[in-house]
Amino acid sequence: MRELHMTERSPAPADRPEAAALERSGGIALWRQIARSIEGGIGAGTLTGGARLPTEAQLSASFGVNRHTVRRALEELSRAGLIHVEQGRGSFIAEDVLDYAVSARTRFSEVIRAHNKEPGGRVLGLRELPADAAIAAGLGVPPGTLMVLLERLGLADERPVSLGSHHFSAARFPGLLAALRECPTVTAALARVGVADYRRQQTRVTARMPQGEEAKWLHMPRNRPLLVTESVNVDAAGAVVEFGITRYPTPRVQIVFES
Amino acid sequence: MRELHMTERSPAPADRPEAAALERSGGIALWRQIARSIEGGIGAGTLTGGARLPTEAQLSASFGVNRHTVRRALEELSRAGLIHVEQGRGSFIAEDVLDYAVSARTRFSEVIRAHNKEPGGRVLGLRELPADAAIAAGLGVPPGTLMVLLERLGLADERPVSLGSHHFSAARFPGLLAALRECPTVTAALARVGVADYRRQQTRVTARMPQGEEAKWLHMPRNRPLLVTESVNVDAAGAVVEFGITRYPTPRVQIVFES
DNA sequence: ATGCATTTGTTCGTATGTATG
DNA sequence: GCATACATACGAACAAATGCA
Repeated sequence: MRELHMTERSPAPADRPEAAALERSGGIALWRQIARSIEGGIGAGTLTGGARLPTEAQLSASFGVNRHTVRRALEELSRAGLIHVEQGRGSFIAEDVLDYAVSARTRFSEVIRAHNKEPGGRVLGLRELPADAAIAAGLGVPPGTLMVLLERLGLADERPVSLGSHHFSAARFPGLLAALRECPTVTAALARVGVADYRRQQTRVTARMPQGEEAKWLHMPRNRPLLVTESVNVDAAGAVVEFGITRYPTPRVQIVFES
Repeated sequence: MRELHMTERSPAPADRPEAAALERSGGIALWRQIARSIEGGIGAGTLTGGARLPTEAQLSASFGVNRHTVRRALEELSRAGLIHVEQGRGSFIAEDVLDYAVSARTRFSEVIRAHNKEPGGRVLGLRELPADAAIAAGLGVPPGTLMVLLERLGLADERPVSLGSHHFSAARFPGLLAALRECPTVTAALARVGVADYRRQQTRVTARMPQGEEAKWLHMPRNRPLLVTESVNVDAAGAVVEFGITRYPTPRVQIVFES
């Protein structure tokens, strides 16, 4: 439906070299270029959460376009959840853009607290099922092995920021299903079945378009990609504890690795 | 996959004696049988990486089922990563994915050689220009500072796997432009201007849809997302040497972090 | 630049078999 | 036996992306 709006071609007036270089005949709609430019500023950290954008008048002047064109770009960003617009006040960078810092000792709640937000979670599914080929390969068990699968929506200040599928070996951790049902966090449930500590061994990152209800759960448009991580967590002895697939909405969430 | 090849060139007559035998009352769903049949062909090596499957219409004709039924089978294979489907083009056997392992000492050519492939590169652009806000923030210099920008396509066995924009401070490295023009790799050029060693300090990962000619350079469809990394490289003393934005085609390339 | 053919993507509607209670 | 829900399968039409003349 967003595509319906984009059938607009500008008649290319006098050139305006000092503005943030828009291509007036590059085949890309001006409002898309503007949206991308602002989005880039948010991604690069130049514009941080809660910061106020220049007024529409200022933006239209600096880009050398009509205010309507800027408004269309802002509408797109607003729909994507990157900014919110308040009549009579201005436009503001959304607060829920967050850098998800990944390290060996990453815990969801700690990452969220590091951003001064309140971590939360919502269990979408908890059941036992046999491992398919991909999961079996990730965990290093034979295909068909009975697994415990926890599907969980990660929240920061009540806003969805991640959608994780956590796979554990049912045989290796008897009682885990019950523990997960009662404990608020994965870390707590694992502690109940004897895993005092674990660490992230490897993280694989890829991206794909959302499928099924992923976009709905993550409160994002279907035309933006998900960041997908596959991670292997091991205990102190190096034995595999969990294989997790987590999906993050872009560009609201970015993943940051320190080396 | 004898069946697929035969039906590929046959113009689908009224009766279809050559079609793969599907059991219509054997308790196994038709789409599962079709998926298994194609999967078998991939496993047997009859269909190799990058090869194009028959169109959905051809497949549905040769299997004697509705196009929806074939689509369901293809969807299953696509989800399993065995094939990828491109609107307007067709369905293709998936090529083996390249794990791009990122660490503090990541060098493009070393990553590619670790996969027993021949690294290569093609310079798409090399010029000086003032830093915009995003680049300035990444490098920690004032906006407008003169930068050297190198745009480079990374190749593995002549296949494009990355598209990098490398930003260096022109003032800090006099002669870098000439060095980059002559040296095949970034590492070699930096050595020529006195940077004996450098390491990756931080990597930020996000994803977005390709724009402009990115999809063309990376030889990927426009409806699949790019993985985008922003990395900061520093020298032994911790001073920033390079700010790089690199785009990778999904799902051909995945990024792997070891911790 | 434009239109056309090809191919996949999406959404209707319809019908049937199977498992459940 | 009957109602219900669900997965499966078929048919038609149109939308959107691609490639080519």
